[in-house]
Amino acid sequence: MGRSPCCEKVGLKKGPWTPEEDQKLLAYIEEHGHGCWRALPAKAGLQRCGKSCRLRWTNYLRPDIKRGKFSIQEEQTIIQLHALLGNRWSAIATHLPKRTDNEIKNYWNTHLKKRLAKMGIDPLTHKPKSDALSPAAAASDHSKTVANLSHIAQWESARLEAEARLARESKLRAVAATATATATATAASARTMLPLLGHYHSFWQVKPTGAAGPSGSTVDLESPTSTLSFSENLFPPITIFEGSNGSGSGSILEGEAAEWKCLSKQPYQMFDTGFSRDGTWLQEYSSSAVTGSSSCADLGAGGFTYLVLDNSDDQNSSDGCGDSNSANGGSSNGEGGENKIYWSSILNLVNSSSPSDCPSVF
DNA sequence: AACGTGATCAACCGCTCCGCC
DNA sequence: GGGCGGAGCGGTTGATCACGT
Repeated sequence: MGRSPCCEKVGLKKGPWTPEEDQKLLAYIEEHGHGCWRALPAKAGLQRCGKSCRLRWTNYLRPDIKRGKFSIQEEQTIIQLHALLGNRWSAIATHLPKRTDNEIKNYWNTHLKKRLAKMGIDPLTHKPKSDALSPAAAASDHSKTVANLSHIAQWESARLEAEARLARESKLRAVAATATATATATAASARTMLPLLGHYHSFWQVKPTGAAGPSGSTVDLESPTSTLSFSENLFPPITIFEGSNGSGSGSILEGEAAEWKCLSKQPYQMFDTGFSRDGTWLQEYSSSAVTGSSSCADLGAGGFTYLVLDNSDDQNSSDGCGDSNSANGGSSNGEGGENKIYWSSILNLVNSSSPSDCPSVF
């Protein structure tokens, strides 16, 4: 026996809303509030079911809805929160002001999920797909898996802890937004984000899809315990990877077909994320990372993992994002318009002061 | 111009949760 | 405690558009 439909009444209109219907709904809610959704359509003179009205209001007509393209910061937040919360769109939406869960869900399904998949990251687990590794890397997959398994409980603890924080602390949104949107995150905010970001910490220590590193490369998944022991080790050593296309220049940080170098020799400046789409900021990052000349004073006390997702959506362009990067000569200098930077990981270090912090990836 | 294909997103469907009686 | 109804959530659909052939 099937469930009875939400609208028993036949003859109720379905499908796209007309401007007239929108106007009726808007006018009624502005004057009376929505009250009981089920009773609203009749009162508002709409041939719709209450559910449809509620959906139309929450997803479209509400005055505090921001429409249009998602910003880089919003993308970052979605990805990071998705790593934490999974497909709990409404929970994610609470941390993205003026965005609806439906919009976030759609954006994830149509943009971000594909982007992650293209990078060799499982959108469900936010971990690299094992089948995307090179044979040599795949050979070490077992040990990595074992290593991963040994830490799953810890990761889950971190995840649950962070989730509890999310539930308890509405202010996290501001913290997360600050942490991801600016380069001036405080140590406290970084600490708040660590359980989540540690998840990506795990990822960034794994050779990415199509990486051109030496065969036999192994990945030393260091214990994430440090991310949990905040009191003793507030900012655990984190490994920085710089991705390039192998040309030694250009410094494309991109998930696919990139050669990755460990750069975690010393603290690096956390760069402002207000970068232009021509990739200028990344050049700056690269330069500083290689020379180690960045101003560590800018670090403050903070150190946290930072993921930057390029906002470019020119996937069809000849030099667009994704797998075309490996063949574009490494030019990320923005010449020719859209950049080619797709993903990067900027890991801001405090405690890591020795090259030995680098795992034996290469 | 016609057609096919893929992307996008508003809207729907069915389920769960929760409060009330 | 159990039934009921409303609200909310997440998965999915389908209309529309853009683009390529």
